[in-house]
Amino acid sequence: MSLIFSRQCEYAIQALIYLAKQPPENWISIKEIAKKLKIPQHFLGKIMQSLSAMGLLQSQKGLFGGFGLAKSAKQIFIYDIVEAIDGDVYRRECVLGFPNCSEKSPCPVHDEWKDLRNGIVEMIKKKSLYDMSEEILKPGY
Amino acid sequence: MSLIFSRQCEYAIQALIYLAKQPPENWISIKEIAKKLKIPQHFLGKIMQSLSAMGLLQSQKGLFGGFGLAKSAKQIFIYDIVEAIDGDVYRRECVLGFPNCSEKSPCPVHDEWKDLRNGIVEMIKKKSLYDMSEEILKPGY
DNA sequence: AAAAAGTAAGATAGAATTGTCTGATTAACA
DNA sequence: TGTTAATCAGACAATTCTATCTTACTTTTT
Repeated sequence: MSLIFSRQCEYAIQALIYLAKQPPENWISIKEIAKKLKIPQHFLGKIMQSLSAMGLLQSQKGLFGGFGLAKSAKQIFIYDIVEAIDGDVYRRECVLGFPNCSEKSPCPVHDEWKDLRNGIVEMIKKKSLYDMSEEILKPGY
Repeated sequence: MSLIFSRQCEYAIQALIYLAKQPPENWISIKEIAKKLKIPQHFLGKIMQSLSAMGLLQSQKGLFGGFGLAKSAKQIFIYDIVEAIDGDVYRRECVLGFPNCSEKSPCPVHDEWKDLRNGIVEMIKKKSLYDMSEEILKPGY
């Protein structure tokens, strides 16, 4: 069971943080990212394609090609990545899975969960790639 | 992707809430619960077996048999159910999936996530089946 | 003793997620 | 122009999660 983000989503976030730490003019290959972050290479390839399609990445084919951020790292937030990969997760249904849970007939943890979820959403909407790349001081990521 | 709890876990919580609302001396059959809550019957059967094995439920075979809570509804908390079904989810690894994330080399959202996770854990450790069965006023669950 | 209604348990199927492999295409460079 | 190294794209395999089916066993009632 994924904790909050899917495996794909975790990989996407990790890869974009990696890109955010590189000089922006460089094309970075999937191979390099996969090796450094220990992510299955071809799986990452698919994820990067999705991120390109969603407008978060640019790509360059051919020799010395690779990927780069399509926007400034300050303009890309965790939320954008999650949305691109996992879709619209946080507007979704009841935590307890009750099919008819709503404001009018709330489930037993409706309000508590709303607060917690809002906290999560707020965090991932505020945290940018730039913030995160700055916070990683130690190499190895 | 599961939002927070696995499908199994959602079903387990729902079923236990249902039991908590019944007179405690009654045996309730899987069939009844599955029908009322619209849960796949045999899948629920397996889940109930797990919950029995973990000591949250009692069962009675044979005609007019069924399941009942093994403890008072006030003594069973969401956390217990999640632990029984999904295992030790909340002591688990990094939200971003970084394999070497720790207090010493935290990931970029380590502290923020710790607070959010603690909020979730606190909530599910505090919320009992009794609380939840009380809060469901409307029938249909 | 037999029938009925239930749990217990295992085998199996389906679906989603994750991961692997291969070939086509593209671009830079010698 | 050919080689090399990269993305792109599709097929496929493995794993995990979810769901179904079937059989065995247990208990109560008749």
